Amino acid sequence: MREFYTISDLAKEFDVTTRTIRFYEDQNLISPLREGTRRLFRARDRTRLKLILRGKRLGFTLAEISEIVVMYDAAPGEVGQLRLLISKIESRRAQLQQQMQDIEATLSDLSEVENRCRDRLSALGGA
Amino acid sequence: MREFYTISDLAKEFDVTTRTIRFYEDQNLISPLREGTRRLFRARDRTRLKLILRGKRLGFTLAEISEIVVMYDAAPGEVGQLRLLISKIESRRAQLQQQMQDIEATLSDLSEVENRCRDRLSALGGA
DNA sequence: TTCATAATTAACGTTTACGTAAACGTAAGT
DNA sequence: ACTTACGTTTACGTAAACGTTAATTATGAA
Repeated sequence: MREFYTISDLAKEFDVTTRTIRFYEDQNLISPLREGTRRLFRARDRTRLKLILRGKRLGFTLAEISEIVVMYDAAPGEVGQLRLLISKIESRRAQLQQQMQDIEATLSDLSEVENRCRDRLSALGGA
Repeated sequence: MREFYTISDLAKEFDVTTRTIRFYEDQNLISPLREGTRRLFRARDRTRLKLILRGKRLGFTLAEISEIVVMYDAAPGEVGQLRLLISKIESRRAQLQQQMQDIEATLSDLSEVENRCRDRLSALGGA
C-alpha cells in the first residue's frame, strides 16, 4: 500500500493502457490528484479502477459503471434520493442475477459439448 | 412449436428489431431459409437467436458469440480439431467462472450499500 | 549536458453493433 | 383500385471505447 501510484504503475498492474486510464478520468470515473501537470493516484483511485474493470468484465457500459461506482460512495441525505438509490440497486441486482442464470446455462451447454468431444476422442482410439 | 417463424415473429418474441436479426444473418450467425425473397425461420434459427441474445447479456461480442455457437453444432472429425475445441471450451469456462466471481463480489458490494441506505432511511424516521 | 524514458494535451482514426432512411415488392382487407 | 401492413436490399449515420499519431515537457542516468 504505497502513498501514490503513477499512471503507468496502474496501467501495468491492471494491464490497460495509459490512454484508457486518462479516458476514464475524462469521463469523471476517476479523479487523481495533480503534482503540477502529473497525475497522482491514491488508493481510492486504484480501487475505483478495479471496480471499473470488474464492471467491464461483466459487460456493463461505462455509463452503467459510472452509475454503480457513484452508488458506492454516495451517502445521499434526502429520503427521495435514498429510495431512488435502493431501487437502482434492486434493478441492478436483477440484472446480475439474470447474468448468473445465463452463465449457468452456458456452462452446462459447454459441458455437454465437451462430453461429446471426449466421447468422440476416445472412440477414435485416443489414450 | 410452429413450423416456421417470420422475422417479426422473432423480433416480437425476443424484443429486438428486425434490423438486428438481419444483421445477425449478415454476420452468418443465423441462416434462415428463403421463400422467394422472404426469410423463413425454423426452430433451430430461433434457438440460435436465443443463444446469441444470451451471449449478449453476458457481454460477449458477436465475434465471441460466433465462436461459441459454432462450438455447439460442430462435430469435428479430426483429433486435432477435437482437442482444439476442448481447449476453447475450457478457456471459455474459465472466463465465465471469472464472471461469476465478479457478479458475487458486485452483489455483495451492492448489499452493503443497500444496508447503509436502509439504516439511513430508518434513522430519518421512515416507516 | 546529452540521451533516454515517461509524462502531458489535443485531435483525428477505428471498430462494433446496430439505427435510420430510401426505394421498392407482395398479400390482405374494403 | 386503394390502403395498410409487412417484407426486401442498399447504404449512409452514429455512439461507445478506446487506438494512434503528433507535438511538447520534464526527470533521471550516464
